[in-house]
Amino acid sequence: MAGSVNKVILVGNLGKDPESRSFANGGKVVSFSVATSEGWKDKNTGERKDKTEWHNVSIFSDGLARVAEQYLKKGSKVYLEGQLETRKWQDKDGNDRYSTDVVLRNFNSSMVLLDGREGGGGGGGGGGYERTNRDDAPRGNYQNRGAATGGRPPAFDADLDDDVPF
Amino acid sequence: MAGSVNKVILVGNLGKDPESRSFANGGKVVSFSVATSEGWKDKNTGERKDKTEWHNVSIFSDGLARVAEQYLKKGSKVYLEGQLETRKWQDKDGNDRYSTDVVLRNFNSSMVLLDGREGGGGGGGGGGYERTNRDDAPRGNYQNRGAATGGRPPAFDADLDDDVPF
Amino acid sequence: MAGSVNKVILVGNLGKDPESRSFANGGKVVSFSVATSEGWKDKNTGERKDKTEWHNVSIFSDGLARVAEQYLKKGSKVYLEGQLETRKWQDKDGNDRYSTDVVLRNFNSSMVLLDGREGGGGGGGGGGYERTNRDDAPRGNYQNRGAATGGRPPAFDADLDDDVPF
Amino acid sequence: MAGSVNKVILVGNLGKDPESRSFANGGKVVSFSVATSEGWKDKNTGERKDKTEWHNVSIFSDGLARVAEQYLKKGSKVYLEGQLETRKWQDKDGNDRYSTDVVLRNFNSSMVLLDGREGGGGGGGGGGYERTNRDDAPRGNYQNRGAATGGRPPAFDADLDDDVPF
DNA sequence: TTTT
DNA sequence: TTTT
Repeated sequence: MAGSVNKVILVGNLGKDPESRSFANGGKVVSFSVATSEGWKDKNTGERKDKTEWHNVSIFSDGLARVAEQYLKKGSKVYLEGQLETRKWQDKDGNDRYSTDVVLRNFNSSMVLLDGREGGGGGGGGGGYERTNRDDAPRGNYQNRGAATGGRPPAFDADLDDDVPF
Repeated sequence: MAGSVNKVILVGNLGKDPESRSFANGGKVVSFSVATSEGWKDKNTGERKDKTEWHNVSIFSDGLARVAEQYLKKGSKVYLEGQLETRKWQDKDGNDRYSTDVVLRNFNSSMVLLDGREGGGGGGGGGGYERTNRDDAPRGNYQNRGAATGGRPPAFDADLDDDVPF
Repeated sequence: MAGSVNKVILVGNLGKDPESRSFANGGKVVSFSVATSEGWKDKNTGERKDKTEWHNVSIFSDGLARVAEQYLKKGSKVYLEGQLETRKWQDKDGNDRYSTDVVLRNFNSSMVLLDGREGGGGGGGGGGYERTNRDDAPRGNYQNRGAATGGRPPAFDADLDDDVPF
Repeated sequence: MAGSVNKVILVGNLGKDPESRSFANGGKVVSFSVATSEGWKDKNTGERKDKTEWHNVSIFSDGLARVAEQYLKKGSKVYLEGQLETRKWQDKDGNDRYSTDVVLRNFNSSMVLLDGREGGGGGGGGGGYERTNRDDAPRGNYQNRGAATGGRPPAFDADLDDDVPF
């Protein structure tokens, strides 16, 4: 279908160290689980509740896979951008089964490590991160040259409109 | 876990009309499947391939549920913003089974109809759309008043930097 | 225009402490700048480059404003979800000027603090975070009990939990 | 700054046909304005209001630029994913001025045409769309064959498909 | 299985 | 099961 979008954005923590599997053709997949959680107040009882969601993440991009192996471990906090993919498989009884993963491939996927330097723990240098294809990204210099001085935008004006909070 | 994000963004088409289920307590869920698809060229053979992904969508927000019932039908193209939720259940043999849905709840979910007026087909008025909580959104008038005239930003300057496409 | 989306997602660090301005009608805006940065390799010279982008953030949601005042400060790392808004104003010479902000309003905006406990530094308690309207978000218990019928997941069960729409 | 995200997602309509500018070094930029709009009810007066936001979009990716030139025109509805970039420049009086654009570069940018066939109007073929780097995206065949062992999904199978990394 |  |  021309004209579709399939995007997942997660910020969460790894439940375990990543696992890597290599394939005969030289490729690899790195996979791990990421927890996200949300809290809310029961609107009837006022009781505080929360619920944790676990996401299966699979990385097929070589670059991102390397970063994941090197920098991610149990407890790491990470920003992930990938897509939803549901695999169909058969269990031992021959029944159709489905498993849904958040998949990072070469295109339009990113991973950003969110652990502080100290949070990173182990030996490595701090803050590893990568974005696919970063290396060939042509970039512009948006900073024009010339004379200087001049106005900053005025602060929000409180008295112009009645239906706004200011 | 304080500090997590669980977000899914889809643009795709409904495979069938939405189905509604009401509950004893007055609530309701509207559910349907959405197809997204992507094409690519096999890097070895050059052959064109494509793959369609089906997403189970469940709407628990009353406002969005109403809009879905009224405006969405088989074939509709829609933008959806929700979150991933995986339900655990047991099959007839007592085995754990999992099903992952894209869920729209009251918070931080949106739905935007993308069918053209004519694409809408059926009886209803065209272009319904809704965003949760729209009604109480305080808005500012960002348009300040005063004198006029003056410069627009210059076009991108082609000669400033060598590693850019301009 | 029915049918549009205007969404910005940032993960970055505050350049300074947030500033608050209150308004006659009781509302307030909290504003600050957030830096994002990216690095790349010049495709011609192989030289490493990087560029920092500064974003003006303005929070009009009372709940998020309170959290920002309480937990964010210079250097804080934060996830932000808001929308683009461009204000037009006139400078001292009466020329039209434009300023573009990332704005968080009541709807479809979020803020998630990404500082580790230690990264939080100063006096405050750790990890405050908030998502608009969290308090009244009806939630479902996706964990069904007992046996089910078939190869497909059971429908949402209406009677398991009192605070949910099913 | 290792560890940042700068992402804009828009769904809106072009206000005019795209404009292209070529550069001495062979590159090009395609630019146009996109309108998004939202409506809300004034919480005090109950009056319906709406506000249109205009976004300056600049495409530096060759592939996406070609698609924009070929398929986008005044009125086209489009999904865009890019990043915020603010240029600084000087006006005729030498004052610093800033202009913020939604920029699509090679990495992590997408564009999806959302016009129906009929909505497309003019002469062109229907529904062109593109995603950067699509051509070299290795893809897996998630459809496993034959029986599996247990209650868990089988691991990715390395030998099913020749063009995939597993 | 994570995190607060 | 949709769409191109």
